[in-house]
Amino acid sequence: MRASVVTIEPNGHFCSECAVRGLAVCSSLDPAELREFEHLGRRVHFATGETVFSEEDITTSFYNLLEGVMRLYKLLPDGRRQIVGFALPGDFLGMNISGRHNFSADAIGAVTACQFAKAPFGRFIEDRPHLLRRINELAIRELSQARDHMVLLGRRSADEKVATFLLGWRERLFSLKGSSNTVPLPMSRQDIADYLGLTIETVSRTFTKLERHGAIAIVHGGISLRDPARIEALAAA
Amino acid sequence: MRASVVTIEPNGHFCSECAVRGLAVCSSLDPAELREFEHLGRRVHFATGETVFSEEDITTSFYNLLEGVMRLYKLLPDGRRQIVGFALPGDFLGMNISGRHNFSADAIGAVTACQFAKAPFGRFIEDRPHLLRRINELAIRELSQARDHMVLLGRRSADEKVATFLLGWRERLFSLKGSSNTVPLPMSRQDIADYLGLTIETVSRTFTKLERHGAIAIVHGGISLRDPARIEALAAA
DNA sequence: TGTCAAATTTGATCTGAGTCAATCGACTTT
DNA sequence: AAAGTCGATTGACTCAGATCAAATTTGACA
Repeated sequence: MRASVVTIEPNGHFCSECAVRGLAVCSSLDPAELREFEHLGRRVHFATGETVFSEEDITTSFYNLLEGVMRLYKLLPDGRRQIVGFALPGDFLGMNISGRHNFSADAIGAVTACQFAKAPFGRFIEDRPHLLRRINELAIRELSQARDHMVLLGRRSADEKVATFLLGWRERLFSLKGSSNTVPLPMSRQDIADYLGLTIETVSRTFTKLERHGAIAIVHGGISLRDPARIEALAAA
Repeated sequence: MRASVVTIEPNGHFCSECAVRGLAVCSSLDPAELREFEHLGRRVHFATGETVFSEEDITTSFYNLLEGVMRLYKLLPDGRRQIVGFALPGDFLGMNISGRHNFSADAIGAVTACQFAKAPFGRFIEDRPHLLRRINELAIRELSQARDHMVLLGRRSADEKVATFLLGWRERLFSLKGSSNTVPLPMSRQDIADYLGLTIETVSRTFTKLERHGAIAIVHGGISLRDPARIEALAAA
């Protein structure tokens, strides 16, 4: 799956055929702009566990996630970690005002992204307010998600956290791959714990408890919702 | 303190003389634009405890906070509350993509704000990309603060939460009113608890403990930092 | 198929923060 | 100045989730 196809595009690909066209920042561009945009980004790959950028790194690039899942996190000096989000295809990463990334990002499984050098991308936006509007829209949506997550971290019990996570993750995958009662979980228990502000043991015990009560089944690589209404009741509480 | 001064401005005031000019969204406007902008907003007042807007309300206005402090919060169905932030002069409130507010806001003490009707404000932005860029900048800054707060809520102890809060609040007031080791706290203990994901009792006990250890003094209407280095050590941990 | 190493689950115990219940002040109101 | 109110503090006790410590399962690879 290395870059291999030779085309006239520096990207090696056409934006017009892109899987996340319609979801991502580029949904705001018309066909003519899109052809120009194609020359701005290049397709990059990251292997499982590879770090795309680290907190405090000077921002040199922005990324548009095309395939795979990434974990976005912050570390405390003593190593405690808080995952501030998981990125999925269509997500746009790297915006900040300090010139430095304010969180770290690494690949969970193989990842493909569209990489843009900061300066030319900035220039491209300059005279395209609709692209800026699109970026603003994505930022505002993320802000809303961040506030929801604060409520979860500050005010919900372990059971509620886990139930809310399962439904939220299913919902996000739904808009990409369609509905299913089986929720694939590509991230580890440690990742889930660090996202929910819990320990790995509590996450594991909560899954086990929900399974004993017949609400879910723990399947290979994910969770199957056996009694979605029950999980929804827990998440709503 | 009701609206009283009569001038030719619908606002009753001049943006060019505004206290938050330079801090707020309007910092991106040139003098000519500013005069036009003046006709867009009107000055509104809110009394202590008054609600400016509620979560799920349809967004009809945006607000630029001029004076006072507001609490921004979300409620769970059973009444648990998470304060997602405190707003200070210069903060811009009401942006969302759903057309509904995604949190509630009410006044802590008397508040003055500049209110903009959604539609005309949207039209004003339309052909002024620099204003859009400014709004985007504010959103991205807030997003960064939101992520920092997630770390606090998910991964820090009560002591660390309280210490981090005191320093962060002092820092925000610093950019408005200059430095001081006495940190005014206009919000109640309940507000602080709901901001930090703690109970009122834990906040109170933590203040008392810090005071016993000589790190702070609990003064009327706020906290005096007696040993800032100690508080900083706690917050850094 | 067997051997590690890592991830996950499970169990026993501990503890930080929550809960419940009085006080204690600081302001109002009378 | 007495009474009432509301927020803040303090104390006693509890408990949800953390910590510590094994098992157990899973996956990679020889």
